[in-house]
Amino acid sequence: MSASRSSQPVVTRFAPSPTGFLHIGGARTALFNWLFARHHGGKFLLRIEDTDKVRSTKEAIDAILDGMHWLGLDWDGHEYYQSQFWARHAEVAHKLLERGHAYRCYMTSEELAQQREKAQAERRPFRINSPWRDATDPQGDKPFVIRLKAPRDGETVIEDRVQGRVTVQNAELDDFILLRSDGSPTYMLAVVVDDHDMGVTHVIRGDDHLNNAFRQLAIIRAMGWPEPVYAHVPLIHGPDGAKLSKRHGALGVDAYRDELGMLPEAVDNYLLRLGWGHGDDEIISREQAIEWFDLDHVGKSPSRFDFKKLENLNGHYIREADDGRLADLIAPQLGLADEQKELLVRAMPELKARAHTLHQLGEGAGFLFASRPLDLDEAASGLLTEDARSLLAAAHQALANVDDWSHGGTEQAIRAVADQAGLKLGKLAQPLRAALTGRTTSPGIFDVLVLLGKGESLARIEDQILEPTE
RNA sequence: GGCCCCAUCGUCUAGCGGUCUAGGACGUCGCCCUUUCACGGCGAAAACACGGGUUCGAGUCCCGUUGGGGUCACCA
Repeated sequence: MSASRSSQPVVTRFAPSPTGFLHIGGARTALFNWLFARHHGGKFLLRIEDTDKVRSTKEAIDAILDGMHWLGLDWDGHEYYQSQFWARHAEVAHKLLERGHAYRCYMTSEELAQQREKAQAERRPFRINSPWRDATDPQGDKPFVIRLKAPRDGETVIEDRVQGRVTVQNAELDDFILLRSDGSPTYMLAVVVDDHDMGVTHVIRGDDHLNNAFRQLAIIRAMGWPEPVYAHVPLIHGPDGAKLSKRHGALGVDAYRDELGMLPEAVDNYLLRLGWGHGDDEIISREQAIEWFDLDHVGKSPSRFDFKKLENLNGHYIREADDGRLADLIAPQLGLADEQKELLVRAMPELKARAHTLHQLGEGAGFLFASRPLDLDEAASGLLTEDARSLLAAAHQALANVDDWSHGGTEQAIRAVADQAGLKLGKLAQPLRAALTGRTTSPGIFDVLVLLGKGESLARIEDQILEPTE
C-alpha cells in the first residue's frame, strides 16, 4: 500500500505544452490549480512540457507565461522545463527495467501494424502483445523501446476528487512505451517522474487525462512512489456542445485581452464559475475565490462557453474599474497624447457605464477627441432637419450666454430653449447630441457639454447650423 | 467500435431523500427611471432527458434506454 500524500502540504502544478498559446481551457485548469494551492496555503508550480522539441517554440512559451501573468496566476519558484529532466526520466525507465517492471521490446513497427490489423480484422480491441514481455535474453544492439510491464489481472481504482470512484480493468491497459528507441521519454513517463520529483500532491487537470491516470498510476506503483490525489475537471465546450475549437472560444487568452477587450478579472471570474459554483454567488473577488474554492463543488459534466455571460461580467468589472486604469488601457486604441488622457479620465464615469468591452469603451470615447467638423453617422445627420438646425441656432445663442458652464447651468439654458419652442427636451437634446457627438447615442447631453467645454461645444454646434454645402 | 465519464430553464449553475408548486445569474420579453444609449429597479416566459425500481416519500439512491463527451500513438 503506498503512502497517501493528501495529508501533506498541498503542491499543485500547471503543465502546459507550449505548442500554441495558452488557451481558455488551459487557463481554467491553471486557475483551479492556483486557487486550490492558495486556499490551502500550498505551492503552485509551473512546468512547461517542452519534450516535443519540434513543436515547442520560444514564442509559445512566452505566450503562456504572458497569459499567466495577465490572469494574475503567479507560480512559486522558477518555471520548470520538462526537457531538462530527460536523463532523470531515462534513469527511472532503467530502474523499472532492473526491477522487472519494464522490458525491452524489439518489435518493429511492421510487426505492430500487423497485430493491429489482425485485431481489426477480428473485430476485437487492439492491445499490444509483445513477445518480449517475458523474454530474458538481450538482443544485442537491435533497436528497442522500453515498455512498462503493466499488470494484466485485477482492476485499478482511482478515487478522483471530481469524478468520484473510477474503475478500470487492468486488462484494458497495455504495455505502453516508457522510453522511445531514440532514448527519449514519452509523456506518460515524464509527467509521472516530474510530478514525483516536484513533490506534486494534487493533480488537477482536464478530464481528457482521466484514462492516462490509470497508466500513470501503474508507473507510480511500480516505483513504489506516493500516489497523488487526482481531480479531473470536465472540459469546456463551444456554444454548440462540440469540443471547444478555434471557431468558438479556444482562442489564446491574449485574444480575450487584445481582440475581445476583456479585463483579466472578468475572465477569471467567468472561468471560475464555469464548472464550479458557490451557492448563488456570481460576482466573486479573488479573495473570496481563494477562501471558497474547493474540489467538491466542481461539476462533473462539461460546460459550454457563453460569450454573452463573459461580456456581461466584463461590463460589470469595467464599471468597477479605476478610471485612470481604464484610460490607460484604451488610450493606445484612440491614439491619444498624454495631455489628452486627463479628459478621458474625467469622462470615464459616464463612458464606462455604457461599455461591455474595452473596444466599446474606446468607441464611446471617440467623440471627445474627434476633430471638427465632425463626421456624422447616418442616423445623426438624419436628425438634423431644417427645423432641427434652427433649434440648434437658438440653443447656440442660449448656450453662448451661459457663464456657469456646468451640468446645471447648461441644463437650465437648454430647457429654457425647449420650453420656449414648446417642445419636450428630447426634441432638442437629440439634434444637439448629433451636432456634439456625431452620433445618436452618447452620455447624457449635459455631461457631454461639460466634458467638451464651452468653446468646443459652441463650435461644434455652429458647424451644424450652417447649411451643408452641396 | 472497446473502455471511461456525464445528464436541472437556451446557457452557467443552486439543490447533497421530505424545507422544490425547483432558487440565482446570463440571454430573451414586458414595465419603470429617462434627453439618446447604457446603468439601475420591478416583473414574465423558461428545466429536473425517458423508463423501471428502492422508499411512507426521489431532482436527490440503484438499474436500463436515449443523448452527449473523453480516450484508445515511439503526441502531449
